[in-house]
Amino acid sequence: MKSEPDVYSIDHLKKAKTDYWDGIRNYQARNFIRDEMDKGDLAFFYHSNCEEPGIVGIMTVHKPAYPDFTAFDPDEKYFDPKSDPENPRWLMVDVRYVRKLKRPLSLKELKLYKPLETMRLLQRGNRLSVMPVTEKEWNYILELENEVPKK
DNA sequence: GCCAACGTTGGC
DNA sequence: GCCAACGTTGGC
Repeated sequence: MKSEPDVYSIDHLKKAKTDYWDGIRNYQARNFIRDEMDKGDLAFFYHSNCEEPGIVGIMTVHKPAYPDFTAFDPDEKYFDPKSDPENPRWLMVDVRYVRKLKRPLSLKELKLYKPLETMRLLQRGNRLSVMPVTEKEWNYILELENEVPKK
């Protein structure tokens, strides 16, 4: 799950412990959280659109998909008048902080590993803010944490 | 700040 | 339903 650290970083979540993940305004991303996420599932926290984009931490789904109430509030950045409270268009999940990675795994580094080249995150033109990670990819990434950064 | 790659909008 | 114009994302 991607977030711009200037807006909401892993440290924000660490402090909050549990928080709602709002602002998903893309149907494909919404469908992922609606159809693929259950309570207890693990997710990577990814810093996007920043100096060093990459995976920085781990969190868990604390509450499965429910209506993104920020879509109903005209004062909110992600207000969407087309999302009817009676039939909400956008959803959010609650996430809980688990831990930071022992070292951040930059996008640049992730691209160097063959077993990760099929990762959705690394596909060209990918702009989704939420996307699935396979078990293989997940485990591989967790091992990278303990290794000396590949240059 | 640039721009490629998308997604969305709206006229037809 | 097509598609041009426009807006957004996000790496660089």
